[in-house]
Amino acid sequence: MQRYNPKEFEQKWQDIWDETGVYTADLASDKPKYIAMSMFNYPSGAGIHIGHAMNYTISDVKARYKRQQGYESYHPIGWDAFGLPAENYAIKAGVSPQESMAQIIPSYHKQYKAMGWSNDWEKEIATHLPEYYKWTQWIFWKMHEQGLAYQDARMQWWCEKDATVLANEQVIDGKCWRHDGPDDPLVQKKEVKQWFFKITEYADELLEATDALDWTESVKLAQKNWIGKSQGAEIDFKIDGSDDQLTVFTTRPDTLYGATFMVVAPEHELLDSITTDEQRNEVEAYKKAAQLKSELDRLAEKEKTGVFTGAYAINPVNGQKLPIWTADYVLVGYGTGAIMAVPAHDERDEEFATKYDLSIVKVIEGDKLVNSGEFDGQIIKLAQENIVNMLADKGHATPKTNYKMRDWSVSRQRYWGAPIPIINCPEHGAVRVPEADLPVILPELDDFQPSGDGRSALARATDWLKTTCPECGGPAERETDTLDTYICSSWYMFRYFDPRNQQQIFDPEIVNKWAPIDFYNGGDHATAHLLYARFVTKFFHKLGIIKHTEPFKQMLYNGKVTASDGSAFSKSKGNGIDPLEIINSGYGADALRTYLMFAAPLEFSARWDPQGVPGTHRFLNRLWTLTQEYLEASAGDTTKEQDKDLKRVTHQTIKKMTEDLERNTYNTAIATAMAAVNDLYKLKAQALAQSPEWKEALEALIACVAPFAPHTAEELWHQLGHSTSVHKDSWPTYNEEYLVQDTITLAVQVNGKLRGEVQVAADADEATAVAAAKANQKVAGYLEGQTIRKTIYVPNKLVSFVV
RNA sequence: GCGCGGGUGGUGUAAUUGGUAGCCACGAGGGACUUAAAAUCCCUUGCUCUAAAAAGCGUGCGGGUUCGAUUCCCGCCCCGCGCACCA
Repeated sequence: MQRYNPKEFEQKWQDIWDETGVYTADLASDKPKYIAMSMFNYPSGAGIHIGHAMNYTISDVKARYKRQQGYESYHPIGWDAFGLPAENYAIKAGVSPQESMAQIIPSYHKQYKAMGWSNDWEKEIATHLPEYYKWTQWIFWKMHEQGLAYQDARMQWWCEKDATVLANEQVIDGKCWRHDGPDDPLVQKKEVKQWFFKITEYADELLEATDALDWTESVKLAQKNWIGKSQGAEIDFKIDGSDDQLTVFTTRPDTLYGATFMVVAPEHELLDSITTDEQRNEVEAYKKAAQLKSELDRLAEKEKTGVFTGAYAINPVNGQKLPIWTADYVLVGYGTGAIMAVPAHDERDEEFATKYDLSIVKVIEGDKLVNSGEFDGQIIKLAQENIVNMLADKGHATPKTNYKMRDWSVSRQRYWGAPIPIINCPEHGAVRVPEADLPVILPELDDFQPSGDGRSALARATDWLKTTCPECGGPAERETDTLDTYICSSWYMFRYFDPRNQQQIFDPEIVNKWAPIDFYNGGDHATAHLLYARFVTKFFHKLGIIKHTEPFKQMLYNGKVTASDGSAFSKSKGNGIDPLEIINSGYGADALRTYLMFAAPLEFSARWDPQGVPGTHRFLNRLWTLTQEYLEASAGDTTKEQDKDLKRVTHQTIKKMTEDLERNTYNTAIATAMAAVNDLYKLKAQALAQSPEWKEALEALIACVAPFAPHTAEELWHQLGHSTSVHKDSWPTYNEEYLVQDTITLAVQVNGKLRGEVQVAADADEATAVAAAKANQKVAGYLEGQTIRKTIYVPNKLVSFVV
């Protein structure tokens, strides 16, 4: 008998699948389509880790299941190749990102194949190739054309030594990642001109479409909070002794009479002009301090701070003079960057008022207004409208909807990204590169250090940089910013349907057939990536190149794999698990895949259990042994009684596993397969022959296990005599008639407590069941001398007596 | 602080509509095979009491609804994750 040794056949089948192209999707097929995919991968030198193994196996199982069910199933593959790590590596090691990617990506091919993932390699994409980023640039081009791309200044982290912008993750403990010695300076903040996409124009549309999505609920909620819609009003406060006015946003205009001071953010544009001379030094010092604080410092700060500006604002409802303060608990990026403070009804304002001894006026009691002039006694809700209307009539207020979400900052002062297709002309400003000239090719460099003038290394590629203005033909320079990599990943799912198209971003006809993505999963990016992808899809829809308005039909936000103690795996701890090591140690990819899908529900984080893979390996070994014994058994029939049991086990297993795969409860699907193997072992002990019933039982089980353990299933499938792959059109269907049992067990309760069990014929009626229950010796003991007040009968479940 | 999950054996978990709590697996114990070990196969395994049976207890805690609650309602405790001063 052959022993179960995955090393002997996993690689063999991977090669055969490659050669025969079983996983190549025919996008023109007449079959119903299905596309399952996981969020794509950033290829780093470290190779795949156990988290990748988890993520991609989830979508692979789904794609395989659907392929077996007869769908034209597509499990695409691509690389999110632009990004900071490759650039950092280039700066430190001097290896160009192009070169590292050319080495890293092929090594990923091997690793993905070793995992047994059913990717369609013919349609592979990579975001750093000109054939791809041409269309990333085109999206910017179209956004600009449609008035959805604009430039504005924003504060950025800045390293004085390199004279360059830093990303958040390049700031470590307040210092630049490359200059973190004791003598190195803290990072600064500097205003830098950036490109933005007007995602806020789509805020309502995105918000309203969220509820209907078949997505993990927590992600939908995170998106709604991220968009952060709130209704309120903007109210103008005149500044005492000046023509200026201070506009604030509030969701509680009903508390206007309780406003006792105003607060503006340290970055507020009016701060300098309203500050009085006496207060100027203090305000300047506070502004500087706020600017220097790292985000960590601000977070760590428990106590609120602030300084008085010396200025006063006039409350438009009652003419009261309110002192204007500046404090960093008011954020410049939200609302108008200024608030009216109502300490009686806002915790933060109260804390501030108490600390600085500012007055507190209560204006709400119960649900009614007090101390509010003509509005006294009004219900809160009504008063909100009335106060805004009254002020609006005088031109002091505007009803306003506010969003937490801000426009998408899409430019990066980086080399390793898609160049922004803009030419800066001294005459005509920022001019789009003519559409026909796309892509703007990223020039190859030797030195990837930032240029030293705040621009990326691209500023040194002088041949590339110097060009002519498309408008006037005069000398001009290319934009040296590159595009945020979130743009690359906001549209890649559609490129999968037409990856080699040179004429357009994709053929709308193919995309309209294949979109949306039927199944998408990942354990990250609950907001940014998923929201950007939705935004870009809606943009494409407006452009008329796609009929859908949402990219992902179903989205599963899966849990992570953690160390045995529940902590995250980390490089510094060196406690990572290498999937390839486990495969090569002899357990094979199938046991690893099956364990990952079995350990916990997909939405939960799964703790790594060193005994887990040996456990699933044992299960696959049992299935293997069973098949070998069947192959060695003699032809013939088994008893009618056994055939019935075989049929029942087989069809129950098919039913349960089909349902579980459909609703993404993979762990219980695998438990069902394990139970089936156990049942078949018991039946085997009675008799094993090459009967049609045994053949059906094994084939069905092997087909149902195939999504999880594709190599083992394929090997056994062929051993059973098939010449075509188990991975296409092999999913068995179940027949209800085999599920019924002759006798069933009913629970018998007395006063809600279980007192016995009785066997009755499956088709027994209520009277028979109740009689059988009463006849049970133990139950009779409890019923003796009692009056049965009520009898409850639940078919197939129980009989319950109330005495 | 706010929001979202979750709390079930020694452990990961299951229980799909309010109906026999603990499927499946890990671990543990026992047995078979073996010179031996590994592997494999079989059995036991929520707790208490017990030789066993029987009985009692048991899904974070306290109440409630119900013939019957892991499931529904009210109040509380704890853990994890996300966002973090959002006016």
